[in-house]
Amino acid sequence: MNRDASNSRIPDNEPTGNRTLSLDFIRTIVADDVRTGKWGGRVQTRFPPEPNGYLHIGHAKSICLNFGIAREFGGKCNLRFDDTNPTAEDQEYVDSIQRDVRWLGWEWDQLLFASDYFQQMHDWAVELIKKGKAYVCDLPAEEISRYRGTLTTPGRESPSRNRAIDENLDLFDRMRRGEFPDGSKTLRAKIDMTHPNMNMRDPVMYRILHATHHNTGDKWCIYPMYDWAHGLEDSIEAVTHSICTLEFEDHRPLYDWYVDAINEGRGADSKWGEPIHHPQQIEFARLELTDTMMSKRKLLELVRGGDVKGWDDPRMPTLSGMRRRGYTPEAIRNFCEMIGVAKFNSTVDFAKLEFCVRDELNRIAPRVMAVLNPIKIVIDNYAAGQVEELDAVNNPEDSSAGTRKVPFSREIYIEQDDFRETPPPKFFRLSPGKEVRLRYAYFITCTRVVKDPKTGEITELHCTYDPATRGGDAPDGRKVKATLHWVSAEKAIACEVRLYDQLILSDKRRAEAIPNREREPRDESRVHLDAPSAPHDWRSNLNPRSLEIIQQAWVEPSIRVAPAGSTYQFERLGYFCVDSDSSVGRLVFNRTVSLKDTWAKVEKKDLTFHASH
RNA sequence: UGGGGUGUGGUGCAACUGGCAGCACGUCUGACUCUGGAUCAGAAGGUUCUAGGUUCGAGUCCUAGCACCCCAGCCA
Repeated sequence: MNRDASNSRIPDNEPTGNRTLSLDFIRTIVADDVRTGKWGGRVQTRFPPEPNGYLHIGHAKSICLNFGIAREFGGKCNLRFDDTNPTAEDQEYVDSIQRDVRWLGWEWDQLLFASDYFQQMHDWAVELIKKGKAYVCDLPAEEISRYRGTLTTPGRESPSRNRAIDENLDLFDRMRRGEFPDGSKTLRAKIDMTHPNMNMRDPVMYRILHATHHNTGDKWCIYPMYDWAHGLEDSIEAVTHSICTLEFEDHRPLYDWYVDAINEGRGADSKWGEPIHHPQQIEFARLELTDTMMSKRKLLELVRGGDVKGWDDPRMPTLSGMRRRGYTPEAIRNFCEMIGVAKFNSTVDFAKLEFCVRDELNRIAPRVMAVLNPIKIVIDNYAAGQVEELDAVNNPEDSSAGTRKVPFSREIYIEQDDFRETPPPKFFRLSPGKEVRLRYAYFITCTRVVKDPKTGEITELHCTYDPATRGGDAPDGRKVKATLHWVSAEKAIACEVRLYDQLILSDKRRAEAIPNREREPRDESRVHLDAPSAPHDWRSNLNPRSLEIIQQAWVEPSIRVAPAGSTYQFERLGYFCVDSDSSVGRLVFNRTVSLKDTWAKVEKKDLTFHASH
């Protein structure tokens, strides 16, 4: 376990090192506390996931916040599993969460489990009972709910509320020992059934759950509720800043109440002992992304329902999905820094995440040529059987990446999109009679189009090449408007390529996809994909075309043995990484993100222009 | 109708204790280019939720509204 002061393997100057000019509101609080010596200058944070699902990009924001703050202020950050509900949790998630936090680039100070504190929490609960601040309630769930009242009407006190302390002690002990069935009794805090804050209306502290826990096994059959447990966990760990999301804002009074209740009567000569540490809870707005659904419950539904292949399906917004998709930890960390931290409930444009991914991959990804939708070209004046090995630059952004050889031959493939028999305006790729450059190879001119006599479909193109342009430059100085990527038809290797689109489509995107569809009158710029809805409602927004598989694409032979996870730029197409489904003779690529495509934009604009005129 | 929050270009965030509203993404131009990528240069885009008030001066302070989000699990 890493006990260093350092909380990550991330170099100090990146990505948060230059955040000096304006701190977000949380870092401002932390900085003030450090400056005034509130906790003796100590900073202790924690990332507290419940192991009931895989981590997603929203968690990344919280992870980078908590670990980042610890690192920036010379503090420490723990990974603590908030594992208080055995019915939802699983060891698989405990493992995946650790993997994903590390992958993101962080290292925790301590690895902790809330379940390790169950005995301490139990003892404190007994203390509250003895102080008359907690009682065993006989009401069943529906009755508790009814007694709670509503948002606008006060609740009523439980008939069990004024039980004698000794009876409460006895009952709670028998709850613990397993004398009562699930749901038959609860331990509740005695606060105020008329409190305007619903959380303060005698909240449940413990429920009976005869369930096996992934960490404690069958040792316990009572489990603490979040509100009771969370502040105590923070207190035990001496957390200084307990950072959580906005929905816990009105739980804060309860968070404070519990710690204060334990501390009541504590002091130097008290039989209860010294006061316990009281951390400060601070809330920030969780991440929302356009066209992305980040509800753990719904993601679980997708996994269980077979809509995706698993938690690490490259379409999933999970960290494991993004990793498989080819997103890098640096890109995600950068993104998290870029979006900032505030209390406003906002939705970040997915394009921003893609920007960060491209930004990073552009720097590090080796370039390679691949043809996804091939059309064959026969170069009539190039000798059959001849093969030339041409020099290609591996990464124009990084001269140290060197060069490689790419084989050229009489028959090659180019992209279907790179040829138009009747080119539209501004199309300056290949068309009959036009000359273009084959990257790193030769200038070619299209001389003939061969079509299937029955279907009229283009089957191949015939071209001539100019031997003087070898390498890609004309000695006479003539220019071409376009440079096309290509692969040798005989030397290229076949591979599978998987193209992804958003799993869930907002109404806005749906409307774009179906132009004639009547637009919704409401503002569609912020569609809450995570909003509560009828069980099947959100599923109707599933994108049927979220995955497109190209069974036979072609890549240059230089990456025949590329290992799973390695990332390349397919020139002019995008960034692709080798999927774990790959086998020795069969490469499978995931498209991580496409390159920015100005032509596609122009073409689309022209199309919509003509369609509407 | 209770309580807790939040409102700044299309989007996400800034703006020290009042002093010319900035940055990034996106969009659009242009330059350059053996990736229609990258890079570079530039532009458009704001009634700082609204209305009053204080002030020489208000995104910032005061008052009153409006809108949106969260809360009635023995989930977290």
